[in-house]
Amino acid sequence: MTSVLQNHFLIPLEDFTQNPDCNFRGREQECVSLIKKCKNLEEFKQAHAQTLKLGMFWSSFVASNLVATCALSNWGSMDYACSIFRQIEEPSSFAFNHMIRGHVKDMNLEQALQVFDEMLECGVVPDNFTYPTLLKACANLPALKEGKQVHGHSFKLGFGDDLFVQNSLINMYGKCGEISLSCAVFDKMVQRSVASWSALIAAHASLGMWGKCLEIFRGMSSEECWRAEESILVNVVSACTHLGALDLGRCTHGSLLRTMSGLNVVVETSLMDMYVKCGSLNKGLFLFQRMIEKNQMSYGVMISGLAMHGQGPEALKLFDEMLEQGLKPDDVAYVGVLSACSHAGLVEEGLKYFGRMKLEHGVISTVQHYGCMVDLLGRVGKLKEAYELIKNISIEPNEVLWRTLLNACRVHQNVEIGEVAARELSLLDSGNAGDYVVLSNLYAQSHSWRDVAKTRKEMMCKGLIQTPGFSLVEMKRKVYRFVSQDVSFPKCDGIYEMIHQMEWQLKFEGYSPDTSVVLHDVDEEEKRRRLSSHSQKLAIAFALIHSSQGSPVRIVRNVRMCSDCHIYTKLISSIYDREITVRDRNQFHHFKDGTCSCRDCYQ
DNA sequence: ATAGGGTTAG
Repeated sequence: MTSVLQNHFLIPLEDFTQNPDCNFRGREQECVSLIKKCKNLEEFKQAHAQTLKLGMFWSSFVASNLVATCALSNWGSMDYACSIFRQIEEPSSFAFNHMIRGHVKDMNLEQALQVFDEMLECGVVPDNFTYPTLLKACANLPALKEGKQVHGHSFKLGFGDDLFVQNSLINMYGKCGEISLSCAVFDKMVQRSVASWSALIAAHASLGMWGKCLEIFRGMSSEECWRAEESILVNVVSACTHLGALDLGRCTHGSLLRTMSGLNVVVETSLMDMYVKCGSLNKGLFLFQRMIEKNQMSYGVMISGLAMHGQGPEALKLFDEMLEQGLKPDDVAYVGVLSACSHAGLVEEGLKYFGRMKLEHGVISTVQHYGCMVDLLGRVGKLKEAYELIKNISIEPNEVLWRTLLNACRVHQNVEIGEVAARELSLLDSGNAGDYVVLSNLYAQSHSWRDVAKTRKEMMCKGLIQTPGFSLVEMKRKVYRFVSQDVSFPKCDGIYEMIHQMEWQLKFEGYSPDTSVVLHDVDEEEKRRRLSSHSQKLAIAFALIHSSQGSPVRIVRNVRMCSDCHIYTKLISSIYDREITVRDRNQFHHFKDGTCSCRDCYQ
């Protein structure tokens, strides 16, 4: 028996073909709105059946919309969409575009590219909607070669000036690691949107080009279209964290508070991390305590933050609290816990946590965890135990582990194990000049001058140069970068005079430069000259000149400071009555009244 | 004739 509905709607197909005006478009529209109303796959199947019953399925407009809805809805299915798509005799670019989008949504990126190939084979001309999605597929693969081809293709078809295409290109090149091409596209744009800036900033952030991030953000702020967006500001906060730019970080915090009605966990955690890593532990703690929703990551950030600032026992207390809250610690939280133990010299606790890690929380030990353990044992002089640990490790030991052991051997003057570590390092052929420096210092301390000479010679023969160390200092919301021996910066006016004055005063405090840390084959005077232009000293001189009396000085470094800079900074903090905070690769040094919070375990 | 680009924490 035929239903009322069918009698009412069913129109013979020939009517449509013979008389396109018999309200055919209207019926197509009705079908499409029926399709778009579907809330789940069940309803969608009914709608699909309806179009078949009504004879409307053979309208490619209707079928394309079935494909579109099924491909893009979260309840949809690409298999289903595909089976409909295959029944369309001459699919339009609209249908192809949605097949591509559907595959990209499901992260079947290669299939997305295949559909594009098919589109070209069928002679369907891509339009301005095709390229953004296609470029997203290239970006997420990532596939630079294909991306470039798509770029060229879109250009040939006249979409070189399309805003959406260009924004997708910035993203694609960024994800493929070709940041200069991202910039090239961006620079050529006549008109830009927030998405253009967002893509460019995110691209630089993902590559760790933090200084550039801030530069671009500044450029954005002076544009008319500028709008503070949460995602952009979080990247800016992250840049501030890495650069140690506390003042700019504070400003960005202000922008967030002004723009957003409330801050979510992600934003709050990034802010917390910024304060902690820029040296303001208390502000970070304050934010943490007031957070309504804390998750695994917020705890992880705070635990490693406390560890970095030398507050081991507090870090462990927080870890216990995390467990009480029913949160599962992950590998990063454990790195924080273990480094807290090592900074505080809590050997027994460290071993206990290391054992619990896998047993209780199923966290697989990574090289970082082993690194903490080697450091923990090495710091208290348990060098043999540390060496055994590396030997019996289940994963391939990397250079960081051997380097940590070598350092510990230098501190505790164990030549025997130190030589083993150095040999392993040279086998790994990392080409790190610092390793030779540490080994030669170890020999120097035990007065094995022939070995010192041999080590230095080996280093020279390999043509190794020490990683250029730099120090960052923020002044009036700008970050200045100092490299050792560098005189080329514009703001260097007065720095050398200041250095001279500082050294004069240091002499009265009994300071004499420790030229043994300079391993270049130059005379004593040249060594002293080089020592006095270490980047940290330049940065301190700059900060003392450009900030008011008594205000704290904050410095961020890429590598550890040398022992001469450490003692120098201690004395400067007392002579000039300044608190000086230096962040290196793994910890903070709070210099105050001639002492340092690291208890001189800086190596 | 329908639609689209960027996007966040250690």
